[in-house]
Amino acid sequence: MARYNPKETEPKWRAAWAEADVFRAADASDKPKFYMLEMFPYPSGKIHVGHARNYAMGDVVARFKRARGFNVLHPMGWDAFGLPAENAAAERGIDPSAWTYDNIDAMRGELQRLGLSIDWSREFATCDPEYYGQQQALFLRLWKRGLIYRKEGLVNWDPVDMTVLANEQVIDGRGWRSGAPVERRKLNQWFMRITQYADALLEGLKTLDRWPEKVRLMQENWIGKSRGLRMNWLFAGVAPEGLEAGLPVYTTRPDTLYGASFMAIAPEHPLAERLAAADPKIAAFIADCRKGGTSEAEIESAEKLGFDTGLRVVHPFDPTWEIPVWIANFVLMDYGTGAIFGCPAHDQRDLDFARKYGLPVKAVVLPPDGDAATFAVANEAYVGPGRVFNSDFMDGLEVEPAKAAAIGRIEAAGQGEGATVYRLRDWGVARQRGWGTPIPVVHCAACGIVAVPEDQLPVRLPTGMDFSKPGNALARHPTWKQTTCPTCAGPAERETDTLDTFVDSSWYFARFADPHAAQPIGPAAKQWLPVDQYIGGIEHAVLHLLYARFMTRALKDEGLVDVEEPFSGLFTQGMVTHETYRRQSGDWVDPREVEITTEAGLRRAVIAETGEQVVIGDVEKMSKSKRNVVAPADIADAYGVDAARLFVLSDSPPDRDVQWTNAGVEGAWRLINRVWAEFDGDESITAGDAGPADDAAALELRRFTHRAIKAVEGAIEGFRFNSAVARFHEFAGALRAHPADGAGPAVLAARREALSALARMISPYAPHLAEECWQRLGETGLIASAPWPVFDPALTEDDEKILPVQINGKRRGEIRAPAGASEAEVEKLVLGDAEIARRLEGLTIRKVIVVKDRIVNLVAG
RNA sequence: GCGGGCGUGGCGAAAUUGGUAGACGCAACGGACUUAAAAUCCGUAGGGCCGAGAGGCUCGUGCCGGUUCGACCCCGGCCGCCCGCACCA
Repeated sequence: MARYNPKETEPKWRAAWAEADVFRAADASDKPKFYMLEMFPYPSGKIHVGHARNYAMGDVVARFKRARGFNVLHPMGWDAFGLPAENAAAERGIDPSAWTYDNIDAMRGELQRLGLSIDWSREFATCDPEYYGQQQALFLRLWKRGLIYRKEGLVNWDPVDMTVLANEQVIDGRGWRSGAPVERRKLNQWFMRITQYADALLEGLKTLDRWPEKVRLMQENWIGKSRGLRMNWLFAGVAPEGLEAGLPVYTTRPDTLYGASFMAIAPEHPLAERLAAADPKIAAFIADCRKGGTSEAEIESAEKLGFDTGLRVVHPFDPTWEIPVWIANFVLMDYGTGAIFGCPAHDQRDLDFARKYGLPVKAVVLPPDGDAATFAVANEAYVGPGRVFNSDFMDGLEVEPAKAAAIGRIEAAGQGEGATVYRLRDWGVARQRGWGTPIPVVHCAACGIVAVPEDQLPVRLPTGMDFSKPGNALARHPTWKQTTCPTCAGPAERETDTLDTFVDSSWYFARFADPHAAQPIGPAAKQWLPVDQYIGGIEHAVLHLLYARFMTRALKDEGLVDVEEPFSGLFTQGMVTHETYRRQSGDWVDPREVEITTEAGLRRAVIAETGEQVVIGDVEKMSKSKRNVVAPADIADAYGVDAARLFVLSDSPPDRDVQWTNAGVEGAWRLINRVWAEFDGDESITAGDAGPADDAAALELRRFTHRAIKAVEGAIEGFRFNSAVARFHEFAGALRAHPADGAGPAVLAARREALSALARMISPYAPHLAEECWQRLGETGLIASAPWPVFDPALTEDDEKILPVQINGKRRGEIRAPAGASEAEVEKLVLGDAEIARRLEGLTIRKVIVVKDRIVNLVAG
């Protein structure tokens, strides 16, 4: 009996799968479809075990569904545009395209080595001209549809990457890639009208019952729907030019209108800018406001700043009441109307501002236990429920009815209307980068901005871009942008901005369904969409996942897809972490160089070669900078990829982080050998089919087998891969307890049934091992296309149950009872039990609770 | 500040969702095999107390309380950690 040899078996079976082409998804099939997708990787150059875990999960589901009779689509591709390629190009003077495709080749090899059941015939990279050309066609269609527009506006500018960022890409006031504090700049920008779908995207979340609650909540908060009142405040005296109809203001608290104390407009508000042009003091104040950062800490500590413009507006309910208009640094231009009315008594920010500048504070909502005669707000605004007072027609109303009353009054007066406002803003999609999808338009002095005709697509990126200097390499290419206008044939310039890479990933799943179609989304897309199960990281909760939802709706309106939601099931997997090691000098040390020893229960780490002691640091997400990255290739040589796959799926539930340890991989490796030993060591293995369970030992094993099938099935469906792996360990133990040596025909038959089931169940996890086992069973086909084992429900239950017996909730013994025994039968058995009777001496039974087939509790005193 | 999640042995965790808490794995310890080691196999193991022993008693799922015959699970209140959003009117 030899040890299992993955070096030999794994390449052999991968070749067999490729030869039989077993993972090709059939566009025409009688079987129900199942589209399994993991977020496609950025081709950084190397696969690490975090990737391996992500794809192993998807592969378990894909292989399981295939065995359950589904026509499975499980594709793979590359999210291939992006900055790392430009950085590599800058550092090494090579072409970003060459760098990217080299990485793709390397990573494809590593992924294939993992034995993933992927239909490689559908592979593409987003930097393939065939892909981005179709994306350009999509861009033009959405532009024509009015879903893409150009406007000058304030944008987030990353000063390190030297490009614009979408709001979703600004984390904590910093660029999501560079980490540099983001600046506000006024630029002409291309936007996607995601706000047109704000309500649809919000409502759609309710249908996504196979999405994590957390992600739905994050998107809900990001969309940020609020209901309130949009109204115009008329100016006292002469209104500034253009504001004759009044100053538009949005509020969610119209019930507090009688508590109004001041108006405040954002420093970027057009009125503020106009005033600044005429008054240097205002201009200086606005400049001051811009200085403050936007990070959390800076906002927290930022002082409220205001400047009284001298303008006055009139209260809508009292024409004699004039209210000052201030410019205030805490008012945001891009939410609501960029102007607010301040009610200090019931809003903390307004209160802070009012206290600082000595503005009136008038309470208009009385807390339930408050006294109208004495209630006053000091330094804490009252934002709770209560009855409105000091408010004329609203007096005595609760907050909600008061809001309705105020909106009604304003609407009747024609001064405004009830309104819904979203926090979501349009998606700025242009990037000032050379390595991305060129926006397919030209700028013509005579015709303006003109679409490149579809038959001239793709607008290809040039070769020979210069990335040695910061900024947009495409824009400074010597000849690329010079072209002629498609309309007037006069000289024109190409747009040099490229599309945000999140545009690339917002529709790739639809392209996989028909990857070679001559149009962006081919006819087969209708058959495959939506993705039935999507797996990826939580970090995309409001980036990629929101953009893809938006794009799907836009494509549906364009008639290209049938579905409104791209991903009917979503699973967000945890990270793979690893201990970190540092020299005394502080340098990080690669885990491969470290040897761990345990002395007197204390773990020590030394560098294997030199014996130098290193400090064991925190367990952290694998990252290049901390050098704690483990590559699957490192362990594939020693243990094979099946061991790696099994390990990353064992121990921790898949949505939680898992710590990579060598000991853990060895545990998986032991399992593989124990399983293999049961196959390899059984000489009778090909003897015949499962016979009748004609003896007790055989029946025991059969029951174990059928229960295991049921359990593993449930574990995979419920994304509890770790529980399934535990079951494999137990299965190996059960087989060891029923060895083939010296066994009778019934046990041998039961073993044969068990081994067949085990091979098929472990196949999604350790597919190479499973093939080897399958062959050993004498099967001629591939296990990759074998059906899932079917359990017999009768064999998942025992004839006899052991019921714990509690007295007053404490376990005091147990009885054996036939399965399904009635309460009366069980009670009789319990009362007839000598041990229980002894325990009950001197006590009177008050009540007997029998839970069928589970437990008995006697209440006695 | 707002929203959400989590808290179980030395460690990763499990518990069919109210019914024997700690399956399975890792690390540890004891034994077998071996000249020896590795590998492999068998076994032990939540804490405390009692007992020579078989075994028994008792406490135990962050803390306090509640509901229930029965609570890791449901309810209320704390504590701690993690994540997301945030001057959003």
